[in-house]
Amino acid sequence: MAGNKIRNMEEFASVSGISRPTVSKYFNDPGSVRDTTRIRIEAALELHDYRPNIYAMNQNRKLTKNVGIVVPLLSDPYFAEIARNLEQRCLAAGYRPTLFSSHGDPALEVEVLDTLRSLKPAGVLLAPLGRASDGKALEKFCEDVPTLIFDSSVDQIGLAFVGSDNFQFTTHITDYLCRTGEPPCFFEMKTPANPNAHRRRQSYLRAMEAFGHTPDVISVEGEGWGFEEIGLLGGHDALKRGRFSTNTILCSNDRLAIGLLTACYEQGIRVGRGEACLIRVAGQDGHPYSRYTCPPLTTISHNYDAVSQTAAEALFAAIDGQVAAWKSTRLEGKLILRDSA
Amino acid sequence: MAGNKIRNMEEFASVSGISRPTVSKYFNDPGSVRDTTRIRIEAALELHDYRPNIYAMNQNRKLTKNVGIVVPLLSDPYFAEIARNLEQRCLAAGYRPTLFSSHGDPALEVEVLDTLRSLKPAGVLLAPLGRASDGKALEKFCEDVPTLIFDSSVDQIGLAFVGSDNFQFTTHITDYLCRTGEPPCFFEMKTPANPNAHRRRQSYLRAMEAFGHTPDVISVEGEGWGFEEIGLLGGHDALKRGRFSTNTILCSNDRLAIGLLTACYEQGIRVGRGEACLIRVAGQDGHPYSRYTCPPLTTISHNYDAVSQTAAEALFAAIDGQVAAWKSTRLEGKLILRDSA
DNA sequence: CCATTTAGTTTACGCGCGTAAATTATTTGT
DNA sequence: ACAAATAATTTACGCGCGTAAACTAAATGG
Repeated sequence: MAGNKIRNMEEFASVSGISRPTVSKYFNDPGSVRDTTRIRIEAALELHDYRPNIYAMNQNRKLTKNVGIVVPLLSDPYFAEIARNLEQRCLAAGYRPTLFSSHGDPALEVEVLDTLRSLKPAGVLLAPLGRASDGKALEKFCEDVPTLIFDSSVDQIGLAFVGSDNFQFTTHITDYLCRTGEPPCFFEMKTPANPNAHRRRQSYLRAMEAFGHTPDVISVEGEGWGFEEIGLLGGHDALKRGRFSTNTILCSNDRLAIGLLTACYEQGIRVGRGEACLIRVAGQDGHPYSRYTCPPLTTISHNYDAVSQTAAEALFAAIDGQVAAWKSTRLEGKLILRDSA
Repeated sequence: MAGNKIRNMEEFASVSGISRPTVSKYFNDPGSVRDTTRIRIEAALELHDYRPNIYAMNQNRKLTKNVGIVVPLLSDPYFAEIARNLEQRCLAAGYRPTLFSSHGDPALEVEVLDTLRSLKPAGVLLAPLGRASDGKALEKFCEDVPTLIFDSSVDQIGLAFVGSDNFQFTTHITDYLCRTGEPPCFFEMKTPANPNAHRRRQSYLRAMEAFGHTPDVISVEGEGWGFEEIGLLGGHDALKRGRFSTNTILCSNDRLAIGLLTACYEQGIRVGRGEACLIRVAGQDGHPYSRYTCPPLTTISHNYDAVSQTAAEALFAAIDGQVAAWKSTRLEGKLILRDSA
């Protein structure tokens, strides 16, 4: 820990009694040296707390240990949570994760990828903005850097795709809502940023048809990533106009539902399953805050752990040279029953 | 953009018709070269899209352009928002920001600082975990790296402190609550992670005394950073036991209030200013989600922009060599009146 | 125990850039 | 237009480490 200050690997090698090339090998992969020497190095490490200069390290290495994690919007707790999950898996696997957010801006997304490229990362875990993304830029990036796409799929880009099964999500929760009350209307943004939203609308339509009900899609105005605000304004508008044809509303995502619940509250409309309740509201995503809405939100939740694990492991396998054909993995969600529906 | 691939600065210098040392100067500070040469370099940059190898760059530079941004918990939208704000100010000032989260874990905070040290950043914007932080480690880090502390202050560490004026926060909103109805009880965690919470309790006590009312502090159990859950469980418990001595509850922070509102809802207690409402609830922080609670939460909001700007500018000034004595800047909050109180 | 495998050492070079010193070219002021 | 000031060029070295080659030491196995 304490001890004299070590300036470089040369000096550290000499105080540890091991040659520099061997020490270098150790830092690249502690398992690549004999146990006895590894112990000697680690003993010296205890005494002198030396850390290799990462800039000098990465300059010559063909592949760094860096892994980029890119999400569309870090201030969305859903992405924050999945980013945290991925980050810890990278650390556990011996990589150095770096977090980036596109902040909902396609130009920023391209800038992030440019920055990332200059970091020469071993791999990247990328959740694209979606519809607004610069497709060409994404594609080119994926050609240069081993990239795993998650959350929202864009063509057959990168090593593979891992996300949730939006068809299962919407079908499952639509089924639940139909079995327990009036069939749901579908509440969504008119021009959603995310391709998952389109899948959800489609599977709502299909599911309603399959169950023998008439679908009703309410598409509200609003651009960008301020979903709660869009749900609030669109909710107010739709409620005033009596746009909902049944007493049950399935929202395209939880953030929209959070805004809609606020609109309902502000109009004095009681939401929930009880006798006194006028309408039921359900969301989709299993947003970290969905437990704390009023009433708590019935939703269908991503399997955060499984998505992160599948994504991280697929990337690590690719980095380790295990070639595999492009593959799309879509994991099922779990219904979370609360008071709102 | 397109064109032959440039391998290094040498090659780029030759295609741009400028010597390498001058090109190097340009990349360190585009303003340090004559206008005519800057234009020639930038013209070549358009044609060949070359970017200097950041590893080679940072290896020899005494000071990198990196700036670390560390927050206690990135999945808290309050920190996510302020981190985003700081990040953009760093970019605008020509720095390369990197985001880190301690994820509420003191050991991780130390690890983050260790990682950061090896990045040789020009400066760091650090929001410590607070009470749980390893004070010695923080102090040592601040000695080695120019660090500006924000949000939550720990001794007189680093270059300076920038945060919100918790005394003004609580005094102001307590005053508002007293003037508009019954004086508030104070709802808080028993062992808050953050020193700001202590200041808020103290100023609640002082304010109540000054206004001639009897204070009532309800401290609920709960460890860690899951404030909504703590507010929910503690709220349920306190409501059942009739722990609140008045009909007005001031929460130590918005996340706690979000949980308390859910508890109220689940017990069928109507919250707000209206006739039919039994209690009033107010928060503190101006949390991004406070607009969407039911009812929307009356709170006193951080001046996000001013805090970020003051913090960033103080750091940049210090990096530029402008020495200044340690200083604590605490900015006032703005009351946001909504329906909850 | 010796032959074979495996791991460590020595030596040496290069990566891409920062940077300093001495020199030459260009701009500026009057 | 000419001297002074400023900027660019040339040359050269070093940063800290990756990595390859040739060699030597240590572990392994029958």
